[in-house]
Amino acid sequence: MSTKSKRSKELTKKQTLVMDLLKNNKVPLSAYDILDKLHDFGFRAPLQVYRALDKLIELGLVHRLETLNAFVACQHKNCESNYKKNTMFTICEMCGNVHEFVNIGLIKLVKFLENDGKFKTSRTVVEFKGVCSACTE
Amino acid sequence: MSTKSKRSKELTKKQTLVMDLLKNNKVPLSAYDILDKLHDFGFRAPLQVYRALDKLIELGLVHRLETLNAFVACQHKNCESNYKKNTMFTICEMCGNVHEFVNIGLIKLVKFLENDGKFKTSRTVVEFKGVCSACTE
DNA sequence: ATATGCTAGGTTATAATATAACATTATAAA
DNA sequence: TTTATAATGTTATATTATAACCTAGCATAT
Repeated sequence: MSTKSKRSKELTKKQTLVMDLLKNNKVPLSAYDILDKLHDFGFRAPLQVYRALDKLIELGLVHRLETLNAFVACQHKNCESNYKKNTMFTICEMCGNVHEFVNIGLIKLVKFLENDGKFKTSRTVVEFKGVCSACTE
Repeated sequence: MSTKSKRSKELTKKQTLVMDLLKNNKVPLSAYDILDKLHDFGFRAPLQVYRALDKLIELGLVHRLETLNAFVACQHKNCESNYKKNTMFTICEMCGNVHEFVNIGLIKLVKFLENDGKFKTSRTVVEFKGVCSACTE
């Protein structure tokens, strides 16, 4: 594999900056949080952030949390495989922590709906809002 | 029951206007869609819409679709009972139609997480994006 | 080499969604 | 009637996201 074709599969500088920032944050960041934090690294406009995020999401490296309008690094390996689009999240409303997991029941439900001719799912959004065990104690 | 105490359980004029509009629309409406359509009925600012929506959502009569930033009338009776906060939606990305349903697996998963001490869920958000049967044919 | 197409990046402006803050009015209950 | 609560009105502003247009870098077919 040539240097050039290899490079095409690597993240760009901007994408890497966003990815690293998200990996180092336990709690989700909004696009504008990211813009602020990376201002000194060349991010000057929202679009620069959104473009990097779009790519990272497409690659399954980052997930968007719809109830927060915010973004987190993927927390497990599965997201690069089949279940990339069927992960679930618990979101603690006290500490902000997010936990990502996969549940076979969700996959089965998606398959059932499709086999039954009811609905062909391309993406699932599953977010549980509440309080995590650490904050309950 | 007096007229007054009865009234306290009824919707106000503004709430009724929003509720009726949503009931007459198969597809979800954004807050600003609602503002436009109800302008001639006294809605002049976004807050007037959001306040009516907040109340209707609290009553379980309307649901917010997080992936669309839009709102739909509840499609079944269950939402006034226990499962009010555990409904699921399929959202057709071709025709915009939304179908609301309840799935026992979701309820069980929420209970499992809570009994296991992992997470105490107060609200679930479950949205399946894809293509409905009518649009597949 | 150069022409072509594709992906990424830069910049400005603006669209779309949602809430803050504060004043006023209506209603329910004591 | 007074008091508390819920609803309403209004202006301004915060937050989130995309449009439109332009430039640069790189891959590869000719």
